[in-house]
Amino acid sequence: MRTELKDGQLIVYDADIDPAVVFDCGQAFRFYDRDGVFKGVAHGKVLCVSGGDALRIWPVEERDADIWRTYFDLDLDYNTIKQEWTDETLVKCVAEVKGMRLLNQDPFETIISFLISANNNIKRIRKIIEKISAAYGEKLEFEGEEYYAFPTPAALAAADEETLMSCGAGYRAPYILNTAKQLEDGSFIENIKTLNYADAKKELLKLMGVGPKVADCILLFAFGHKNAFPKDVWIRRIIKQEYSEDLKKDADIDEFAERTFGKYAGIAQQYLFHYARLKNIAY
DNA sequence: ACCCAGGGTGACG
DNA sequence: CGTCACCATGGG
Repeated sequence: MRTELKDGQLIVYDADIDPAVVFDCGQAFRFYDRDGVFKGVAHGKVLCVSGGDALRIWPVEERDADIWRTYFDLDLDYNTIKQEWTDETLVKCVAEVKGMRLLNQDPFETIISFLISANNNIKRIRKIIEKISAAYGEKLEFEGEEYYAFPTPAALAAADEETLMSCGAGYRAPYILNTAKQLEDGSFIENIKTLNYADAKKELLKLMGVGPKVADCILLFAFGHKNAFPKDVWIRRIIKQEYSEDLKKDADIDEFAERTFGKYAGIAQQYLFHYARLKNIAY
């Protein structure tokens, strides 16, 4: 993918990446549409992203360019992956959902964010994460406006349950605290990076508030396991409607997903998920 | 007033 | 191994 860094702006030509899709598909929660430019905080920095013919990302310093290339998964050839998919339903979703791309996000932020996502909806997840960031994250200023970085593990580990409750975390507040404390020294996350999919999932399941679905989201969005296939209510609906009534058990769906979508089933999952939400598929 | 949302936990068979 | 009540919260 041809990229250029010019005047503090990282330009990705022929990117086929639509920020409106990328930031509204429930993988990242901290970017908002400001008159067509998506602004938010990632890796502790305020970032602006615009689509169109080319993807434009700013402000980008030269020494951070690789961080953002990785963040937007630019080293993976989505065109080839899409061309290899033959499943009729998936091809339909790909045609309708243009510009999808999976971000490679910070592990700690992703773990806490998807801990909050349990039995919750995307709009409210965003609100809760925003409040927690404002309460415990570093304040950043950009073009006269205030932004807040996602809290560091140490900052969240030192949080108190009442404040997290007042942020709207609800019954997840103790999970957030407990998990933040376990991740504080960084060794847990560093170890996960060395493990294969199955072992990494097994480890993540030890965290309080992390079950099979949340673990798969974390593995897919923060650890690059593109085969991870999170099974939420929307995915179960579209699978039931488009494929089979009998695919209910996680293991059965996983086997079906690998057989039907291949080793990038997680990317396929994101197309299916976004399509299902777009069409508001019901049971 | 009920139902739902990128579900998980703990108890009980 | 599977089932199930329960869990905070806000929007439809």
